[in-house]
Amino acid sequence: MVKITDVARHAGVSPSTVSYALSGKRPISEETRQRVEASIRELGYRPHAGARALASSRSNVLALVIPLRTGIHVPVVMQFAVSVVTTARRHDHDVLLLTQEEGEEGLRRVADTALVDAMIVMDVQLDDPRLPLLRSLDRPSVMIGFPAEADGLTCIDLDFKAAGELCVERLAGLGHRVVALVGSPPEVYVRGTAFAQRVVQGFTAAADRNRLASSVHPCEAAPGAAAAVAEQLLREQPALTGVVVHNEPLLEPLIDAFEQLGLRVPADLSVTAICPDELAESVRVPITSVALPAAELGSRAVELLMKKLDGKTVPDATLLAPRLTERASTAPRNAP
Amino acid sequence: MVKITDVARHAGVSPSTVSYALSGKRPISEETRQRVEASIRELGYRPHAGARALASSRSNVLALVIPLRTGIHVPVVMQFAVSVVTTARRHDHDVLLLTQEEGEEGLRRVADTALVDAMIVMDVQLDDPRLPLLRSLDRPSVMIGFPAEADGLTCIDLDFKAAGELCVERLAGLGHRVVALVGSPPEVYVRGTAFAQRVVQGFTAAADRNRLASSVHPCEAAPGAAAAVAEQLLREQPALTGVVVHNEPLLEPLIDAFEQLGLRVPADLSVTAICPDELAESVRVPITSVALPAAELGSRAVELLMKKLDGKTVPDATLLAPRLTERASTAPRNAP
DNA sequence: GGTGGGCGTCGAAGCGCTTCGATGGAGGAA
DNA sequence: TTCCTCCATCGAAGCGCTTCGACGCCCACC
Repeated sequence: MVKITDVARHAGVSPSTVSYALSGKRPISEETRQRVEASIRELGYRPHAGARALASSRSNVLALVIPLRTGIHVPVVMQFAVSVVTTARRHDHDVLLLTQEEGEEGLRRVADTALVDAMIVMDVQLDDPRLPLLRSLDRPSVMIGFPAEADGLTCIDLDFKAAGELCVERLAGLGHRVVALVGSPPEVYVRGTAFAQRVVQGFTAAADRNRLASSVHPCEAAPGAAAAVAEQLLREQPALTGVVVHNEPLLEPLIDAFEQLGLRVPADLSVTAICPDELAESVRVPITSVALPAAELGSRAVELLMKKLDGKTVPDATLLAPRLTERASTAPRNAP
Repeated sequence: MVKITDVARHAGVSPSTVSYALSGKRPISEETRQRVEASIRELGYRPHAGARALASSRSNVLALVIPLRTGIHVPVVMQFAVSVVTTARRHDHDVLLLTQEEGEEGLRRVADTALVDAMIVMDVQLDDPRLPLLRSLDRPSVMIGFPAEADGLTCIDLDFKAAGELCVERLAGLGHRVVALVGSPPEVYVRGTAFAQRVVQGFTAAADRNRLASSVHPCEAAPGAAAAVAEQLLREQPALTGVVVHNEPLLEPLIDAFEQLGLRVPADLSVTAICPDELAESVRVPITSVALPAAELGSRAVELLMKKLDGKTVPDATLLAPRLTERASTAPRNAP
């Protein structure tokens, strides 16, 4: 193994000079740096990660905790993870993969052993048990999602309230006057992933603002429930022409159910959804939708961590603006 | 930060004794170990990963390179990754995530900086450019998949030949006499992921052994191709009653196409496939299939690496036996 | 011409751990 | 009793790097 002393000897300087040439933490003359760099290339020198971590108390590794719970869309998690790795590399960091399964103990372990400098935690719940831990650790972290009480923590997520609003605004813009939200299963609102509630808030706010008649329906995620929901919606709001769906598994069956009831999408009924793009595109009638911007979320999370590691302060909360992709499921009211 | 000298002082022993009590590399009296362990708990001691890595030249971290190419089924990759992490943790190791994108440079970097002790490489191609690199690095690795020339490397994968055979044997056992294989796109066979060819070999061998009439059809993965393929199959083999599909995107459309042509599955035509379980289950007629055992592959790969790190020798090639899951798409020939 | 101040470089200490050789004491064999 | 062995423990060296204080040199300024 070639070490820093070898490089130093080869370049005719001291080891500390090599170190400074590499890190730039002290001025080194242009000429010397050239010589050092040449020696490094020639000898194929690579600093030993462990030695570096020990001496500098920086490992240049981030931890990423990925969720395993069912109901989480796997491709989105993957997209996020890849984006985190890619962005971390741009900042000369690597990524250690932890599973939710290992839980708090895993986080504590990698933090306390100084294996990682900072961590990213996905799938945060309102009353997430990891909150006190993250607060107590001496390393910075970023959470994907918002807990109920985020004091002293840094969070980032899609702005689900704005997403709900955006869906409604789009429908309103197309002339629809009576709209409904088909939401997530009731237990989701209870159990506490905040985003579901935020969608409802946004939906309601935008509907009121536009003076639309509106209703909200939490729904089981079982495809079998679709027919009943569709029927109920039409019974309660016979003039319904716009629907927002925030319930992935129900999306496709719901479209089918509406058509069974004689409503054509989008001619008679416009549908928007908050769901991954792939799902929106794979439905028979491609759905106008707002997607979770997983890649952007990942890279923004890393950027936040890097700033924190640099000792800069960052906003406690970051909300990403939703973007709506127009597809075939929306049309002006009373279109042919 | 509490360090080993703190523990030593607290327990009234020397630092080396603490180290030995922890690693078990030298005998320590029961009484002393108890005392050391108590001190560790009381002080909340955690050995510094960097220091440990530096002194022992073992980082206890594995690298996992995940593929990004399209056409790779994301949930399977995820399953694999989770299994690797879980198994690595059981062996007191962590997992560093690398993307294919970083390529050879990434592997070389983490190996040369001693950031990882060993690595797992997924999605290996016949002429994978990483082969010479893996051979030249001083750290052990395991590859998922078989390249053309695997000398000196350790590989593991599903036994695709046996998988092809198993599908045919099942059909033969049900009395089918005329079978066809709908394979992957032609370029896959050319470009060189060995497994596609292995399936063909297994299919053909088993068909011959059972004296079945058989044919092989590489197919585009576009759903639109299904109708043409189905028609062609029936034209060329009018007595066809058994089909093996090794082409994920084509599976569902193909079933539809056969039914369009008046063949009921499984009454008139039995279908088996090599594909992820979720896909097999999501088709209208659930498909009897052989799945890629991602979780087992992951944990076996880690076990192999651990053995290599212990200096033990392991087999160059490990083939996992396929398992066929019976579903609704197969029936005895001439069943009602 | 003397002096103060950078700039560029060096030397040494030390990060926290593992490991090797040494050591002391207990126990068994002669 | 004496000597040898073996077990449990200790002390010190060193893993490869970063970092801090020190130092010499050159230039500018008076």
